[in-house]
Amino acid sequence: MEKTLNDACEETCSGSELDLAKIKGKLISSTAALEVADWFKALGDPTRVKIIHALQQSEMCVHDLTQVLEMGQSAVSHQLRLLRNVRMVKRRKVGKTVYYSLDDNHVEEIFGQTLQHLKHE
Amino acid sequence: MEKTLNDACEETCSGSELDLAKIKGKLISSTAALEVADWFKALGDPTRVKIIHALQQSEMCVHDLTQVLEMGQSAVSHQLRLLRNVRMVKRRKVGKTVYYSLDDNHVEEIFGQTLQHLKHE
DNA sequence: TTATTATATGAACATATATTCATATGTATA
DNA sequence: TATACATATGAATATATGTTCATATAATAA
Repeated sequence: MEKTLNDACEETCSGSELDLAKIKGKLISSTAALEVADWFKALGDPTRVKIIHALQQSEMCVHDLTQVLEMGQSAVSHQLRLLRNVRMVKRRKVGKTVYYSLDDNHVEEIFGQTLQHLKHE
Repeated sequence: MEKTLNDACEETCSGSELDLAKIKGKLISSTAALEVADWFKALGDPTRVKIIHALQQSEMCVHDLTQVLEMGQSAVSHQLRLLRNVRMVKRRKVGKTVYYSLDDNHVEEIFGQTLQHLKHE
C-alpha cells in the first residue's frame, strides 16, 4: 500500500508526538490574526515609529511633526491617518491647527519595552 | 518684511509652546527607527502571527506548521526565515526534519499583552 | 548509487505600501 | 469677499512584500 506524503511525515517528524488537530483547534483565527497583524503593522514603518516616539515626548501639531521628522506635510498627514485608524493617536483641533497625541497607553508600554529589548541584545 | 511659511506657523501652531529643536534632538535616530520598525514588521503579517501563536503552544517542525496553518511548505519556510532573521524563532535539526521554536521571551510578552489589549476594546 | 523525504531558496508575479504632487477642505484674517 | 494658512486626501509612481513554482540542498533508506 502506498503511503501519502502526510502519512510518511506524521511517522517521522511529529505524528506520534503532537496532536496537530488539537493545536490547530487552538490556533488564533484568521480574522484575529489579521487584526493583530494590522496593529503591529502600524508600528512596522520607521516614519510611524518616529511619529510615535515624538508624540511620546509631547502633543504636537502636524507642522511641528514635519519639522521634527524633516518630512513633507503630506507624507506625515497620511501616516497620521493610518495611526488614527488603528487608534494609536488622536487629534484635537484648535482653529486651523490640529494637535496629535497618543491615544493608547498600550502602545507606550509595548514601545518602551521593545526599545529596551532591542538595545540589550 | 515677508514671512516664510515656517515663521508664520511657529507663531500660530507651536512656536511659543514647544522647543522643536530639543524634541528633534531627543528623537529616535533613523537607524534605530528602522530596527524597531523591522522588529514590529515581523509581527505585522497574519501568517507570521499564526506561526508565533502556534509555536507558543509547542515546538513544531515545518511540515506540522504547514498542516496547522493550511499553507504551502514554501510559503511557511519563507516566513520562518524572516522570523529567524529577527531572531524571534530558532531551529533545531534532527535528521531531515527541522524543529522551530520561539527564541525571544520578549515576543511572547508583547504578543500576549497585545492579544489581551485588542480583545478588550 | 538511486530514490525518497524534509526543508530551503531564487525567480516571477500579484498585491500592498510609502511618498510625492496637485488640489481640496476648513479656518482665520485683511 | 478675497487671501493666507494648516491640514487632508485622491492619484500616480516607485518600492516592498507574500505567495507560488520550480528546483536545490541535505539526510535517510532501499
